[in-house]
Parts: sequence; C-alpha cells; structure tokens
Amino acid sequence: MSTKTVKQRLNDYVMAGSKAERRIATFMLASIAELPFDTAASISKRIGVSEPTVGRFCRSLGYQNFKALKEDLQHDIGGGPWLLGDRLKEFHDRTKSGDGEQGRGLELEIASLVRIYELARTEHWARAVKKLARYRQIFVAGFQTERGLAQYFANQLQYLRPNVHLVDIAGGNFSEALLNEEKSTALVIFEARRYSRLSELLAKNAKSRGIPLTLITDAYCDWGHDLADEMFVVRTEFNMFWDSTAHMANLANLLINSVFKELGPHVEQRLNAVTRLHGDFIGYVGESTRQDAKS
Amino acid sequence: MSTKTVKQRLNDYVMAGSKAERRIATFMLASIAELPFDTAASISKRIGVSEPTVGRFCRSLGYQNFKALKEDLQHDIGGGPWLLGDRLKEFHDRTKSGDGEQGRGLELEIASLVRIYELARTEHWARAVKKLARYRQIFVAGFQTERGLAQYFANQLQYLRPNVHLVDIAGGNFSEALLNEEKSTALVIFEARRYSRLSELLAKNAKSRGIPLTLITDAYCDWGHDLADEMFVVRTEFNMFWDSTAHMANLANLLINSVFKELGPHVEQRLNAVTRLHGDFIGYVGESTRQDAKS
DNA sequence: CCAATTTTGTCATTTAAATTTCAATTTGAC
DNA sequence: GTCAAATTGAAATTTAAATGACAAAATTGG
Repeated sequence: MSTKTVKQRLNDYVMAGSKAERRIATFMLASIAELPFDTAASISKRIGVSEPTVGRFCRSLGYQNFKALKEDLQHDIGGGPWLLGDRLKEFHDRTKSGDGEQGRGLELEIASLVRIYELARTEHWARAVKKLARYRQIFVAGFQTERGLAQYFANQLQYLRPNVHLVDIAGGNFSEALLNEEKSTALVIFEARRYSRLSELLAKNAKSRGIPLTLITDAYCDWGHDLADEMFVVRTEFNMFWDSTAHMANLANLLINSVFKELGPHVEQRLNAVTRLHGDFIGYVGESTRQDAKS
Repeated sequence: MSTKTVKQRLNDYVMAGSKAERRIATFMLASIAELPFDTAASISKRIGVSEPTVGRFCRSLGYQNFKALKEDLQHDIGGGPWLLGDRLKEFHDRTKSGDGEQGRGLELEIASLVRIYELARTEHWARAVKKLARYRQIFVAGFQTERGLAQYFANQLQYLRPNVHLVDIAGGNFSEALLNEEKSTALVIFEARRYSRLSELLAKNAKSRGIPLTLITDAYCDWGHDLADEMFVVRTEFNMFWDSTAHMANLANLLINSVFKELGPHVEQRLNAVTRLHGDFIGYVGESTRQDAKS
C-alpha cells in the first residue's frame, strides 16, 4: 500500500470520483473525527447509498474494507486528539497558556447552549410552543441584524404550518400584524442590544391590542418583561468584538423542533407538500423541475 | 444511566474490581484514545481474557455492551469541571440521564461547536477571512431556509465594511453579482440539503467568471468541492426531526469576528457610523431620534 | 483445608457487518 | 437518440462480533 494518508486519498475522490464516490468522500472528510465510531452500514444509511457501494469505495481507495480504512486512520492522524473530550481540552489548554481567546469563546458558547436546552424544559417554553402550534396567525419580527434571524425562524415555521408572516417595516407601519382581525394572533420578536425603537413600539402596540408576545432577546433587555408573555434570554458574550446573537438561531431551531413534536406526525404531509412546491418552482440539485419532467 | 464519564467509571474498577476487571480497566484507560478502533474481541485477545468477560465488564460499568461504551466515549466531553459552572454541569448530567433525547441533541451540538472552532484554525479559514476583508465586492447568497442565514451574515458584514450585498433572486437573474465589472468580487453561499438548484447554478456561473466562492454547507453536499475555493462543512444532525442549519449562524459569527480582527481596530469608526445612521433613521430604545433631538 | 460464592472461559447461538453475485440503472461516446 | 461501459443497489451469502448457558476455576470466609 502506498504512503498516502486517508485524507489525501479522500481528497482525490472528492473531485474525480463518480457521484456516489464524491458523496462518500465528502461525507468522510467532513466527519473524519467520527469515522471510528461508524460502520460501512451506518454511513451508507446516512448518505443514501447502498452498503456495498461504501465497501467498494474503500477498495478503490486501496483498503480491503471500511475497517481497514479505520485502521489506517488510526496510525495516520496520529498526533491530533480524537475524542471530543480531548479536543475540548486542547482548546482549553491553549487558552490557559495565553494562546487563544478562542478557547474561551468556545467554552462560553457551550455554556450558552446548555442554558438554551435548559430553557427548553421550562413552563414558558411549553406555553410558547403551544401558541406557535395552535394560534391562527403568527407574526415574526426582527430588525437590524436580527432581521435575518427572524426570517430564518419564519421560513422554517412556514414549513410546519400556514399563516406565518415575517413582519415588514417597508410599508412604514405594522398594520398587517397589528390590525389583523383574527383573534388568535401571536407575535414573536428577535431582539438584542442595541434595541431598535421599532421592536419596543411593536411590542407595546401588540400588548395594547392583546396580542401575546414571545420575545427572544439578550440579558440586557429591560423593557421586555412588561411586554412579553414569554421571554427567552440567550447569551451573547462569547469573547468576540461585539455581542453575538447567533445563539438565537440555535434557540429558534430547538423551538421549531418542539413545535414539530407538538403538532404531531401529520405535519409531515405539509412538510412534503412545501418541499414539492419548491421543487415545482425552483428545483433541487440533481433533478429536473417537475415542469421539465412532464414534457 | 448515571452521570459519570467513561474514564471515571474505569477508574473505579482499576482499584476495586476483580482480577480480570482490573486488567480490562487498566488497559482501557491506557489506550482510551484507541478504543474506538477496537472491538470487544480484539481487546480480549490482546489482554488475554475471554470475549464474554469484556462484554460483562461493560455491563457492570453500566453499558449494554462495548459498542455502547464507545458511543458514550464519542460524545463524552471529558468531565472537565472547567467547562461548565456547577449548576450547568448538573443540568447537563440531568438531561443526559433523564430525557435522553434532548441530552443527546445537546451533546451533538457541542461536538459541532468544537468542530467549528477547529475549522477557524485552518488555512482555508484564514484565506476566506482575507477575502472577506479585502475584496471590493462581497455577495452573499442563500435560498429556502438558508436565506435568513445569508441575510444575517450580510447584515453583520455590512457593519464592518462597504459593498456587501445579499444576492436576490427576485429579479429572476443574478446579474448584479455575476455581471459586476469589478475584478475583486467574492461570493459566499449558505446551502444545505436539499440543495436548491439556484445555489448550484450560481456557483457554476461564478466559477466560470472567475469569482471565488466560499461555501458554507453540510456534510452531504457533493457538488461543492469542484466549485468552491473554501468549503466549510457544519454538522446538521442534532437529533431533531429534520436537519438543523442553525450552526451556520455560529460559524458565520465566528467568521465575522475573524474578519473584524483582520481589518484591525480602525473599523470601529465605520461600526459607530453605521450605528449612528440607524439611530438617525430608526432610533434606539431609550433615545429620541436625532431628528427629534434637534427640535 | 473445605464449601459457598464469585468469577471466568468454552462452546453454541444470535445478531450485526461485510461481501458476492447479478440485474437494473446511469453515464458517456458517437 | 442508441448502444456499450461503468456504476449502483437488492438479495443472498459469508464473515465477524456480541451474547447466553453452563461448567471449570478461582476466591473468600470459616
């Protein structure tokens, strides 16, 4: 057997191989640290190729089978730490030795994640989930940099249920959300320092109209308590040059997942329908549009 | 299952176990990093005990079998007390033992974060950062649910530098990005399964025009390697009903932070200027708009 | 030392992983 | 479009790993 490392061999196939081979190579490269825990079968299932194909792929890389590849991986990577715990420790040690503000940031992010999962078990969380699942109309708002997060959340919720709207300031007012005649309307706002006046105005107005508010914000928001029915506070300080609101996306997705569970398995129908619609109008990689297919 | 780490469990048996148990525990502790590549059979042969004994030993540690032990090892964050505060650690233990579903998701998310921070140390990362800091024009794209992430990233980058644009399909083509006469143009795409045809088309077209591409995607993207100059793969499987792309936001913010460091402290001027502009036109909580202030 | 108990290994069985064969599908050249 | 070559997946087979039943060996307390 030649002297190439597993990584190098995989890299050769990422570009040059057949479709399935590229798929496998890409996946293996991306999750090289988890490969020792995998089997040819588990990999094949995850990436949607058959088990023999994975076996054959390992052969064409020059190994007898997937196990042999793992063997080689063991000697091959040698230096670097394998286990999650060791990898973490490496960051931590560097931090202590002064080399990395990065390691500190990682630790803060992990703590923040733990906290988000803690929030997901609260009474407030359950209440917010029920609202997001059952209320007729859901409006989602976010301004400045939180706009993207609001859109991200809204787009995902739209896969699960109808009548989800991203609140838009373009028209100069929030009439769509606030003057909705529907009684069963709920509002979600993503907001962080420095707080846009728009958010507070919107929240106040919603309150005055009896529209319940779920607020995702940071630890410095002092106006939310009075106005929000549920207020989820995520950490934003991760040793970066400014506060990062990225963990609102983590929270948002966990929330979406809870809504899915609340709605039950029948939502898969809608999910597939929405996916199909996207296929009709835009199309996915590796398929013709349905329009094409018909002709 | 209790809250101990694999290492702690093994340590208990090094002292207290029977002869064979001590042998096994000692061996496992000594070669804990190689365990993922082992099987119960291979271990039993190497240390001269029978295979069922190894299996029984794993049982008495609290695992169903050796495979389960490896599983745990994979997600074990190593019990560093430095990592989390006591309260959070306690919660982590609780989720891990009780509501297994969520605890497992949390572990997967932590592993993903570690991976992202590892990516941030690569050569590719440094290259992407340089591009994002120096190229004249930056275009950011994302479709379907990744649209929000693209917007989030673009909005933040706009705070740091001019000429950052969110690619919009509304006009039916990408002329803005692709027919830009500026030589120094770079493209960033956020994309995940199922891959929109738009992303691939855009990437291909960009490649043909010599526009470099930074691609943030998942482990299943088999078309990116040919087209992207840098490809950052984030984990998307967190034990949720569908793949979550939330960690692209975490990666995006870390990337933004790196760009900030690359640009140096003088960007703060721009940062403050943008913030002031927002104050002028929209206003922040707790202040009048500047317009108001004048009157 | 002996008997009760625990621990361990042998062998057969079950379960999971890898491999082979072969047919179906896809790809690429013309 | 058509055909040959290459690629891939389904089903059956082989091989390896894990487990269970039970007997042999070791340990413990007297």
